[in-house]
Amino acid sequence: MGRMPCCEKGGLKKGLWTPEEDKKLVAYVEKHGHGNWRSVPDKAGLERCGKSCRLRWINYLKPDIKRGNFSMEEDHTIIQLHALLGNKWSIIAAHLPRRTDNEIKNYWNTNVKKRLIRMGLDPVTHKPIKPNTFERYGGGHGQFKNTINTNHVAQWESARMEAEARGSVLQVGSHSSHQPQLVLSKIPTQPCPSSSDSVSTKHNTVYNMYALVLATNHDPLWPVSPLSIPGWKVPAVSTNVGQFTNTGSSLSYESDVNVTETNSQIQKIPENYLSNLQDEDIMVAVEAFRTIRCESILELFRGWNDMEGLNKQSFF
DNA sequence: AAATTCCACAACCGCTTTTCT
DNA sequence: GAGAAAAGCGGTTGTGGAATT
Repeated sequence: MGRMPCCEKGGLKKGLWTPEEDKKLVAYVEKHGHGNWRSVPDKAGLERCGKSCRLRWINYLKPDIKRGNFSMEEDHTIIQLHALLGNKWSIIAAHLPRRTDNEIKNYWNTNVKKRLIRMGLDPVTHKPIKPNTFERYGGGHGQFKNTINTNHVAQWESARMEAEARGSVLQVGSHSSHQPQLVLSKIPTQPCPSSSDSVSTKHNTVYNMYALVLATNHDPLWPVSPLSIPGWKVPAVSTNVGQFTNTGSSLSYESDVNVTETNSQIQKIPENYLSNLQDEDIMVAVEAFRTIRCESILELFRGWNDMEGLNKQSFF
């Protein structure tokens, strides 16, 4: 693969940009638009490499960039998305209009990360800092040792481990009890013992995915449309941590903190929905989780809904 | 007042991914 | 389809101002 060498010509200027350089770059981009950054320095009269010009434009000069202090809402969004996605700054930035990934990354490294550490939380996993944390996951291997060994379970488990390692209940600032929280750590992990292997596998995969979506659906800053999940109803008011339960015949999620009457109902995942899922449907969704390339859970389910071969009749 | 440390943020670097030819 | 160029991404470093000693 070819690579764009940075500043391949010698003698190019580095370091902070001067107002004059900014003027030149802005004038050039306003006149010619951006793209083909390699040729920009020559055409704009700048002694910088194209890459440097591009970064300066994207991170600083672009007119719609929002600069300055992060609001509480933005702060919460960053923490929640980071708990779910890790250092996927560009994806996180996509959820914060007019903020750049670089700015969010800097904000994280200089502000949020330290705050989490002060709170006794691991900034990577968002869990309380303690030794041998990984051991509770069986070192990443043993959990399904004696259970079904199908590809999608393995893939899901890999994804779940990654997500679970990052997910936890977050409490931020003085308003923590009123803020949305992630509940990934509460996603059950054990296969359903009462079912046959194949059904159990499928159920647990979907179970976990539903749990993940439910968790994000309780976040007002992450407005996943209920319509993106067939047959699913989401409470109108945001809540906090809930409990997932498996009654044997259905999977449920119940919120119990700061919940109003209208949204305290137990939500049922339709049993026929689970049993009609095709393996390949699950595989595609699980792969999306595994790679964490989907822009958000919403994107994942959009793709899921669009897939051919999914028996959508069973949703209703 | 000078020196040192801390902090925030801009920018760079190296790598991967995507697009173009 | 292959290779090159461009764009994108995330980790890291450099810089300058503020705070502290």
